[in-house]
Amino acid sequence: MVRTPKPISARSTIAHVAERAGVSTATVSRVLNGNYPVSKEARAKVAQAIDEIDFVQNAQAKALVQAKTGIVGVVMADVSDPFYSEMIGSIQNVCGANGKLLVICSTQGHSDVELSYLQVLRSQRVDAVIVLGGGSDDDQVQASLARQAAALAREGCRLVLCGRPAPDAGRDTLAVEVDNVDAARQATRHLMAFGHREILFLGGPRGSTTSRDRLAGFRFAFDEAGWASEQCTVDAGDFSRQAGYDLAKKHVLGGTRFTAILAASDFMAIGAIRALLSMGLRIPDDLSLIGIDDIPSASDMVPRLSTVRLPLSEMGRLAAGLALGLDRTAPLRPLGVSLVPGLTVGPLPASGEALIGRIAG
Amino acid sequence: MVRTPKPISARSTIAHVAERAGVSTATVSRVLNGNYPVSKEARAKVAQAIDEIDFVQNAQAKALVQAKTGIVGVVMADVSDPFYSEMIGSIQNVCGANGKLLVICSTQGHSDVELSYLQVLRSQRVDAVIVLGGGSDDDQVQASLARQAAALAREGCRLVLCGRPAPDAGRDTLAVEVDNVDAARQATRHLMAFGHREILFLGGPRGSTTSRDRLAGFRFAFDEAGWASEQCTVDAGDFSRQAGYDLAKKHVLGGTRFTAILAASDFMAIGAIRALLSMGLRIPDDLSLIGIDDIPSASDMVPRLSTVRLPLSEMGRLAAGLALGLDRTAPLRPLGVSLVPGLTVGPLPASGEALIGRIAG
DNA sequence: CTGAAAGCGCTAACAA
DNA sequence: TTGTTAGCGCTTTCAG
Repeated sequence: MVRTPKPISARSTIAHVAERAGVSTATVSRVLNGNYPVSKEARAKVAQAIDEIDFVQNAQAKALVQAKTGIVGVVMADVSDPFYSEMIGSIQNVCGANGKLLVICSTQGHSDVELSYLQVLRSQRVDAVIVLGGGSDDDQVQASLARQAAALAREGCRLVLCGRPAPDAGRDTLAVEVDNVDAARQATRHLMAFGHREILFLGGPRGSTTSRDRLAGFRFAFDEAGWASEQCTVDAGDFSRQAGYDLAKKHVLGGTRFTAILAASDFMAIGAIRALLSMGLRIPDDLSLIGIDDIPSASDMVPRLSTVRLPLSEMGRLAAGLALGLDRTAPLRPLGVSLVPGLTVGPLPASGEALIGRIAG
Repeated sequence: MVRTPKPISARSTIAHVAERAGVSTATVSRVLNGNYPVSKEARAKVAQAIDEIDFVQNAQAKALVQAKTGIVGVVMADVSDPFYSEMIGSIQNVCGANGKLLVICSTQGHSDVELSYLQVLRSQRVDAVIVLGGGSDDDQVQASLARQAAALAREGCRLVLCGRPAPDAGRDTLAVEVDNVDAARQATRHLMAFGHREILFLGGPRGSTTSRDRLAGFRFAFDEAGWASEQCTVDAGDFSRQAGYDLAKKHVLGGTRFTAILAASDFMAIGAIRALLSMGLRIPDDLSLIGIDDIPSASDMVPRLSTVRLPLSEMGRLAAGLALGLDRTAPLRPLGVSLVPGLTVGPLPASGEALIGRIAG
């Protein structure tokens, strides 16, 4: 076989360094990894050679022989959504401090993309995979996910779910869960405490575990109060600002009967606020509103957005700890959430009436 | 040499697939890459074998022989800062659409960390590196950066700077620049148009190119107006909410004389707003305020934050296009910015006086 | 303490 | 169309 002879030029390889330093490649490798005894002189010669040709190791070759890459994969819907970027921020902190690199993959909420990214990360032989945020409720997707999880585990890659329930089957998967049910329950109770009973629920995408749990919490609060939640309107968005804006507008103009809104995400709440203000409504005088998540923007709002705080950074930190094997066991119970009162929830309007007709009429 | 014999068990390799399908590894490789003719039967047998053992290629081994990884590295200060996450969002979109993976590295604004990440990415043999945001002004850092850039180029890796001026020397580096000078100039002029002349400038970290350019734009606007900017107070933060909060508080309480604030980032503007409101000041009645960046939160603020829009998504998209080689040449001139008026800038207070003493007194 | 050499899993000539 | 085989750059026995 006549392959082109290796260019004597500026190739950056251990062999090149070895030649230059007058030692073997094994010695160079040992200097580089510092886990074997090497004489001072050899060390010095190698160091000099490395510096002269500005050598850096080929991580691929190293990973190939060591069967680990020092890379952690993160799969989530959208990096530019603070719900995720807050978690990613703390994950990056942990990973950076431990010399791990982070590969991020955005699915835009598509579970098929999520699945295919899992496969890509598998092929990259990442040391661990963290999946952020809610997942699909669909049985078939769950099954595919379980299959990927099993493959990952078989190949020695840790899988950590964060903000999504752990699958029933198997201990292949660690999970950092958060109490989405309680989050919505607390938000609802807060509205109820101010006398609200006709609440418009703006949910997340149908089929997502987070949406499901938050809606369940909403209904649960009604059950607890002994009231029927059926008379409340429930609609679905996609957790985005735009969805909040559109849905709020639609329901106000459509004459839906409600005195308060529970938005399943702060983003939707913020979008809704904008819609309501643009229609001349005052918050919380005319209408109360509460979100869930407590993203940083929530506290930038004036008046401060009432919401329920999810420990996003902590979730990320815990997930990263599990992924890196710093922590061995996942939290036994979902992480707790806490009400952040804010100023967007108030008593019923003086008239004591729902909004219906006020605008649309 | 007596190495442990390869475990016949569930190893996921091409050789394993080949054996199972009764073909050679070369054939499997050809099926996988689809760039060489393979008979229908062979293809089918291989496909089945792959499916049976749930095989995925080892990207490391592939990268080793092909000398490219399909990975793009991104270096920036902080993922959870929307200034960056907006850009990353659009970079991820381009990369995802082109089958590239994204490795993200957070420097927290430390240029030494930036340098070392560059080295790490070099060792990962990433296909391209994108550096987001302003860089250090320091000559020594610049020199090290140039050296890394040269090494990267030598190794066939594209380096793209985004939001930072291209280094004078060499065409090793592509850059997507944005007109930071004009951004601050426009913001300043907007304040001036409302009669403000005593402006508190809250800058970014000293030694960053972005800080430098924005301050230059501020001074330039004064020069244009034929006024002396020296009488204005200039302070430095780190672009964060907290810095904005702290600085605003400090200067109000310290009795600094000003009728308006120009914050070098929306984050600082938002932090400043919070501080001002907490001290009972009204915006823009008592004090005007403008930011720079137009991050999404700016339009969530009520009243809407006056700011200058940087085309963050477009910057990311362009940078990604260059990094992937979709575009060949960088924009000739810095990308333009545009004033977004908002409602946080108003005329001078009725008294026509600067704030001094109103609070502190 | 050091060097020689056997692979890690894959691709790409080359030969068949 | 297919198989054989030589590496890609590195680590790691094993034998000095």
